[in-house]
Amino acid sequence: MTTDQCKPSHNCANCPSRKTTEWRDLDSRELALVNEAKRTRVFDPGETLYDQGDEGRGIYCIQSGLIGVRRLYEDGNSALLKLCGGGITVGYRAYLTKEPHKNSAEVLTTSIVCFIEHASVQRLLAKNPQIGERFLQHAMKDASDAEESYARILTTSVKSRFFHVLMVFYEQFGYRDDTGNPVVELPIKRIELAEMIGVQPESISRLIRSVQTEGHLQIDDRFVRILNMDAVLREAGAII
Amino acid sequence: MTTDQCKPSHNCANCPSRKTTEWRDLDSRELALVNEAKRTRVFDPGETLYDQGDEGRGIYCIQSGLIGVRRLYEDGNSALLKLCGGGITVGYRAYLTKEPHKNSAEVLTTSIVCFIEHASVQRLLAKNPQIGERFLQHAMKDASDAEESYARILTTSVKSRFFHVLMVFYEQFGYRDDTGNPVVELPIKRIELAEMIGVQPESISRLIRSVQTEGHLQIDDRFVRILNMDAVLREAGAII
DNA sequence: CGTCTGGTTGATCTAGATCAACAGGAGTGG
DNA sequence: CCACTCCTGTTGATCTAGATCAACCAGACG
Repeated sequence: MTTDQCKPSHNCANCPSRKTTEWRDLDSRELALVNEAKRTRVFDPGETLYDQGDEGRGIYCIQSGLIGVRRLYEDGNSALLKLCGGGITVGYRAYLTKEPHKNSAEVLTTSIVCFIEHASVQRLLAKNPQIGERFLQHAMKDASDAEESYARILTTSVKSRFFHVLMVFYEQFGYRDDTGNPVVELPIKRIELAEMIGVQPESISRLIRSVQTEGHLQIDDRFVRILNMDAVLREAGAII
Repeated sequence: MTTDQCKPSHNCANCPSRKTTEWRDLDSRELALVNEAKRTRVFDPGETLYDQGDEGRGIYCIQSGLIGVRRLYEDGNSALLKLCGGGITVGYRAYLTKEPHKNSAEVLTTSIVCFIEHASVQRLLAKNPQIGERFLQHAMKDASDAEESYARILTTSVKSRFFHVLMVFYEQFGYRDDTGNPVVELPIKRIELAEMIGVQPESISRLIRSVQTEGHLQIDDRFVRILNMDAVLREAGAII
């Protein structure tokens, strides 16, 4: 994490994450409106941006950090549906459908998040129809991602799902070490990994031990060194 | 199935399913455009409206029947992601994202489907911004449904998932028999049920046998009589 | 220093997969 | 008409992936 990710940018115009948000193609005058409307806050791990059942009071624009989107069940069970990092907006759906939040958004690592409340989003939507189009694209991506996860868990093994989330993390956080080997630092702890894959933490431990003996990768705490990318990709299981 | 669902309505204005589609709030002049642009066809079981990997050439508006949305994997595995009936449009996402279809849409029971190609949708979208809003709402509902399914499979047992799809079917196709008992006719065969729940067909057989001994419901071929709705709802597992 | 959380390991149990057999239609062709 | 195959569904026997329960260790933190 670089230092500029740790102190909040107080101006959207300079925000390093803006280019992937719904505001990416606003002109400077419109952007000034967002900038004025937003409230920026630093959130600590364990805090929630909103809770399941809350009303959608506006949208949350992640500047940096990591947010986990979680669904809770009556029986105390919970599923970690996805992770969202800088440049992603969350909570827009409850706001746009006028229904209560169906998920909670929990801060996993210290995060800087801007909140833009109801009325301001409304004004921006009315002013610039392109924003509506952006939300449409975002919703369709969410639908597509959720279907993908769903299809995977319906058809594939725990091991294959593990390799798949590994590849997703690699795309986002991966780099090459000094010997040219692909490396990822896992952004979440084992328990959360288990919740994403839909198994118990013990199974993650055993899985990690067993895949290491196969030699395709090497895991030390949160650092994963991928020794045989082809094998990992093959095991992650591609879609036709 | 009533007889009027079996012969295609050739005019959108009279289509019994229109009120839930994206065209629900068009005026008669705009509706005439849809009506002119659409091509209606009867599809037999086994046919597909589009296949995974195909380009999105337009959108499919189901007048009646049942369509299964399916995801295929390289290894021959497949998942039945959801079922869509009359009044639902499918295939709109590939068209709006300009990406190839990520799923296939397979006809499960003889269906009447209207196809509206690319250019016409484009013209309608440009003319009436409300249609864009409808697609946004549709996409958000898809995302929400897929997340719900995903969360369920991550956290709950096969039995609970079975009861849940039963309840979904009941909402859509359920009625009361002459003694006032709630009844559903399962719209799909066992194999497809298995694909929806993510198990092997044998497990569905055994599951059905075992839940009957508990006495909460009674299953004869495709007819399910729910004897204890509270128990079934409880087992289906509610969200907080 | 004790306490708490996160992670690992072992022993055991079980839900569901897998493999195999078979029964009832539905269709097809003689 | 029967003989044939194909397909769906059911059941039995067995196997296994992952859950569960329990113990333990290491580091963080009051």
